[in-house]
Order: sequence, then structure tokens, then C-alpha cells
Amino acid sequence: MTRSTVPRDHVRARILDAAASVLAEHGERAGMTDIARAAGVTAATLHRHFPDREALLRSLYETAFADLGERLAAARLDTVPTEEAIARMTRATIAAISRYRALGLLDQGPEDARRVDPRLVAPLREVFERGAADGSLRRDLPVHTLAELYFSLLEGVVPRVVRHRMGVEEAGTAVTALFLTGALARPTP
Amino acid sequence: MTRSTVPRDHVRARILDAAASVLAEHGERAGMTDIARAAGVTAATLHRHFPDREALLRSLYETAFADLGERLAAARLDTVPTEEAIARMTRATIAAISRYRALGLLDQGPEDARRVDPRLVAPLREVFERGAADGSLRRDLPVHTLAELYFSLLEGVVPRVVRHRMGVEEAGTAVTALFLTGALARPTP
Amino acid sequence: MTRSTVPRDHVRARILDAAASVLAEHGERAGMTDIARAAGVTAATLHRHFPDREALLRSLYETAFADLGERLAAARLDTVPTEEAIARMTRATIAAISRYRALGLLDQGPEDARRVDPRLVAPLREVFERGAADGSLRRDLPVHTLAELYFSLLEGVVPRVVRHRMGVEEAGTAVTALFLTGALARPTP
Amino acid sequence: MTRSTVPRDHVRARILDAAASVLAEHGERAGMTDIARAAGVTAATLHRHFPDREALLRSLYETAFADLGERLAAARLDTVPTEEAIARMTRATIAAISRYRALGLLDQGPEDARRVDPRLVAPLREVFERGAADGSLRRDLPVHTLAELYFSLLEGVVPRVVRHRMGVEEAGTAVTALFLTGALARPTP
DNA sequence: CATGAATGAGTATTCATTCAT
DNA sequence: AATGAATGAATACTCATTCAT
Repeated sequence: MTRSTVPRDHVRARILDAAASVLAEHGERAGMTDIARAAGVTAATLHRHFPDREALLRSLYETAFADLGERLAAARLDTVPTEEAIARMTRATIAAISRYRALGLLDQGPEDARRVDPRLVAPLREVFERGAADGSLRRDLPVHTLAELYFSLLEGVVPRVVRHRMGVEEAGTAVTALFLTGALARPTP
Repeated sequence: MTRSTVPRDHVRARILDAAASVLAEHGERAGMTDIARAAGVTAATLHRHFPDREALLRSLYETAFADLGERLAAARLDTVPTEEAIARMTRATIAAISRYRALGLLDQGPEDARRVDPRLVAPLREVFERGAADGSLRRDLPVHTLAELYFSLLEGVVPRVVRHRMGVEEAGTAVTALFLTGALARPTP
Repeated sequence: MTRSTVPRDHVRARILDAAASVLAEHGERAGMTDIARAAGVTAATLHRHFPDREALLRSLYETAFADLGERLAAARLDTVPTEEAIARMTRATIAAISRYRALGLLDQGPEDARRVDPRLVAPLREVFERGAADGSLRRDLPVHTLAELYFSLLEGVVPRVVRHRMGVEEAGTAVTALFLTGALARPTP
Repeated sequence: MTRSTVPRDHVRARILDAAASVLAEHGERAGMTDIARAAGVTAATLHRHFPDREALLRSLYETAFADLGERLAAARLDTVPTEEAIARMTRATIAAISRYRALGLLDQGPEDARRVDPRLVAPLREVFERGAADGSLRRDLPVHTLAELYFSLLEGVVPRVVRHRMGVEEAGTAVTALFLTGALARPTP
């Protein structure tokens, strides 16, 4: 009925948004029709924009990662000390993820989108490498492990943010605090 | 082929095991047939044991939680100081989860199995409450948040263990260490 | 093949027709696929028009009854004497039923379609009531019983018409004749 | 549990009875398991007695027809005038059918049981032939048609008896009365 | 460009039947 | 002789996708 009053690219964006919501909420079992309906279009229209399910998912990841990439670039991680870098990248990542909600689905995406774009992860890993090198991070756990734990924390926190069990701000602060200094009360010197 | 040589309940167990593996590996999109095949039975047999998909998932959660429950009970969390309690429950949980692999799917299970059995979570939360009360845990983050972060860490670590990106032991130690004392190098006094 | 060249509702109608034929011919055991094939569509298309088997059956009954209703209304049963009314309603009913073939299946339809729409049966029963009241019908058998016998006759005759053991005209005439005056030769006065 | 205390043939009979009931009540869609359950045995046991569905149905018809055959033979139809013969065969048939409930399913039975055993129908048809020949039955309707109408009446009445909408006695009397003399009030001479 | 209708290839589930015990 | 467990072949229904309009 409403004949495309809306600029064309907006439709694409609306579909991606809808896909993010629906997939986050109903899991990978959500059907194309559900996504289409959530976007306010027919399944046929959805398929005009994204030829098949995989294409849609890939675009979803690409969009999310692109967004995250921009935020990370803007964070100038290499210009600040480790602690601050971690704080920044935590904020950036949670913001990006809870907007696109896609990272939590990382492990179920299509084969070639599954792995995070290395160009993206590189700056993150660098922060850890640097921290390890300059002695700011503990050395009894391998850097790689620290990184994995950090990602775990982020992935776990996102659905909680999405489902409103935690606020975005709260989550960012908490993750940073816990990751850096742990849960134990520190002896006041 | 070989008809019913296997003792009664073993089939049920084999199916649950298979379901855990398959769901963990291929995500919620995995079909009943895949699970059946992985269990070495026909889809029809699978349905004799679990009338429908939901019943299977529910049983899966129940089994996983029962197992975890036993491990936690055996850990006597209330008899040891907070630090040790956390170490123990980390080990117990990772062991249970990576055996049943179900907890990572928590948020996609059938509506009423979705939420963890409160009787199960209670002892965990108690550890945190106690830690907060006796001053072992930091107070600048709400206990509830600490708990959520802890669960995030566990949930994030499990798939990494399952996919052999981390060993079970390594994961347990690392989670405990990071959760308790954080990633920063501590000033040697 | 030919995609959607056919006007909207014709497909629905074609499916109902096919369902009537197939069910009449192969009995309630006929599958959705058989019906779909007979209608010249895929099972998927059938399900687009009738979400499940019960919906199809219900529509089938509704259609048949609607058609019968129209014919009965057109027959103006209340304007003619009992004998003629019975003759008319016999013709109307046999025509309707052997077109939609559904009434013979009455007792196997979905629970709530099973019972004939009372608004439909009312005019029929009225004819009997009236006949009993004005003395045209015998009083040694309860009106209700006469009605049931009449329906029995109709239901029994329809499959015979459908299977070409009797012609439509022949059946109408014969039912009316037998029902009114019985099988015995009448003494010529 | 209960290990065959019951004489072997009784089981067969119980299954046939159960089949009759279940098929009559739920239609041809009733499954083997339903029948088995109604007979108080497992599906496996049912299959020991009747190798497959068709065999069961065939036996069901055979049993019903054998029973009817006996009753008809006992009725000595050829020894009494047409009117009485019809009264007797009506009673016999309704009794037999409402016991075995199978005749109403006649048209959906397996191919070769579908047609009534000609040896069985012969005596019935003979009654009509004789009636036509000796002038007791009206000649304006073909004998064949009269017979079909008679069968229609019986088939229609049986489910009504089975579902307790009519009593067995009432049904017999009514069918005979209507079939012989029709529904019209007869002019009292 | 968007849609409603259609479809082929699935998916979960059921059924009649078989076998080892 | 009876059963519980198992299964292959269906069956009803769904989904991602395509096309004519």
C-alpha cells in the first residue's frame, strides 16, 4: 500500500536493524519472515535487498564490525596507557555491540563472517600485548588468555544489557573495573 | 541393525549427550535428525524418548542443572572462605557446563527451562553475598553486578573450552584468577 | 510452471473441490498431498490457503452447508404443502451434497463442524413438524424418528450417487417416492 | 504383566471388537495403536494376530458378515411373505451391524472386502425380487433401486443406533414401517 | 520497487510394522 | 504368546526463495 516513500537505503538499514533485534531476541531459529515482518516489509522485499539468509547475516556482521571499527579508531587506543585503553575499548565495544547485537551470535554466523575481521581485533590484541610488554598486565596468565577472558566478559555482558538486566553505562564501568582489578577488595595501603 | 541390545536408559542418556554436542556445535539451528544421527538412533526413536523438540531441550537443561547441582553440593561452598568458594564453584561449573554444554544455550531454551533453577543459583549468589558482607569482595560494584559478571565470564569461557581454544584446567584457573584479582599487575609489596 | 495466473479465489475453490472429490473417493485416509495434487497445486500452496487439515475440513463443511442453505432458501419450503416440500428439499439436498460430497463425511469432520448448522436443519425439521401437525404425516412414528430416517436415506443415497450407482435425478425421485409412500404396492382403489 | 491367562482365541475376538468400536467412533483415521490399546494389548500383539492393517479389516468384515449370514439364515426369509421377510431381515441386519458396526464402513474397506459377499446379499435381493414378482412391491421403482434405498436406510440408521440417538428396537420397527408404507398418513378407508 | 502467490526442499512428528527378549 | 524398543516410510506442516504482476 505505502509505496516506497522512504529512501531506498533506509529500507536496507531498517532490515538490518530488525534482523539484529529479532535474532538477538529469538535466536538463530528466527525465520526470514519474522525478520521481514519486524522490518515492516514482506519476505520478498527482504530478498530483493539481501539475496539470501547468509547474505543478510554477513551484512549484519559487516555493519556491526564496521561500526565497532570506527568507534575503536576514534578511541585512539595507541595513544593512551593500557588501563585507559581498556576502559575506552570496553565502552566502544559495548556501545557497538548493544546497538547491533550481533557479536553474541559470532559463533553461529556464516563460516567466513564467523571469524572477526582481523583488522578489527588487531588493535584490541595490541592493547593487551602492549600492556603485557610494559608490565601493566599480570604475566602469570598468557596474554592470549587474558584477551579471551576479556572477550568472554564482553559477550556475556551484552545480552544482559540487551535484556535490560544491566544498563549500558553500568556495564561498561563494571566490566572495566572488574577486568582490571578483580572482585576482591583491595587492601587499602 | 542391532536392535535394542543397549540397556534401557543408556539410549536416553546417549541422546541427551548427542543433543548437547550437536547443539553446542551447530547452534540452535541443528535439527532433530542431526541429533538423532549423532546419537546413533533414528529420528523416530529419538521421538519415542522425547516426544518433541521442546521436551528434549527441557530434559537437557534439567540434566545439566542436576549435574551442576550435585557438583556444587559436593563443593560445600559454605564451609570455606570466599576466595576458595569461588575457586571451587568455578571449577565445578566449568566442569559441568563443558560436559553438558547446555548452559551457554541458556537464553534460547524453552521458556520455562530458560531461567536457571533458583535452588541452583542460590548457593552461588550466597557466596557473593557472604563475600560482600564479610568484606572480602569490593563494595564499589553491586553484588548483583559482580555475580552477573562472574556468570558472563563462565558463559563466555565455556564455548572456548568446548572448541578447544582453552583447556578445562587452564580455564578454571584463569577465570578464578582474573575474577578475583583482575588483569592488572599487582604492585609487589 | 505457471505461477499464479489464476484469479485469487479460484485456487481456494479448486482446492475445496479437490478435497471434496478426494475425500469422497478415498475416504478420510486421503492425505493432504493427495488433495493438493488433485487441486493441481503443491502441498505448500494448499497450506497457504488452509493452515492445517482441520481448517480445510471446516471450510469444506461450511461451503457445503452454505450451498445447501441457499438451495433450501430458494426452495421456499414453507410455501408449499408437505409432500411438495419434501420433494423439493430432497432434490435440493441431493444436489448440494453430491456437488460437495461432504455431508456423507459428517461424522468424521472436525468436532465443531461435525454437527450440522442448526439454522440449516431448522427449515427441514419444520417441514416434518408441519406435516405432522396438519395430518399429512403418519403419527405412529415420532416426527423426530421420521426426520432421522429421512436423513439416513439421504446420507445413504449420496455415496451411491457419487459412485455412479444411481443418477442424481433417479435418486431424488426415488427417495421422495419411497419416503412418502413406502415400498409396498398400494391397493388400487 | 498379566501373562496370557486368557484363552488365545479370546484375544483375537477382543481385538476385533475393539477394532469395530474404535473404527466406528473415530473413523478410518484411527490408528493400529488406538485399536490395540482399546483391546488392552500392545500394537505388537495386535500384529501377531493380524499381520497387517488390511488383514485386520478383512477379518472384521468377514466376522461381521458371517454373523449377519447366520442371522439371515436363521430368519428363513424364503418361508414368509415379503412384508414379514423385510421385517425380519431388518431386525437381523440392524442387530448384526450394531454389534459389529462394520457395514457403515463398507465403502472404505480393503478392495476385496469392500463388496459384500454375494452369497450374503443374494437372499436379501431375493426378497425384493420375489416381492416385485408377486406384486407386493411397487413396480414404478426398479427393484435394484428399492434395494439400494433399503440399504441406505439401514446404513444411515446404524450410526444413530450406535450413538444412542435411536434404540435398536425402535430403529428396527421404524425402518420396517417407513420402508414398507412410507411417511404419509394413509387414508383410512 | 514492492508485493502476493507459489513452490522445492526441508523439518518435526507419526504410523504400521519388525525384532530380540 | 506377549512385550518394549526400534525403525523406514509416510504425513502434516514450514521455510527460504522465486516469479508474475
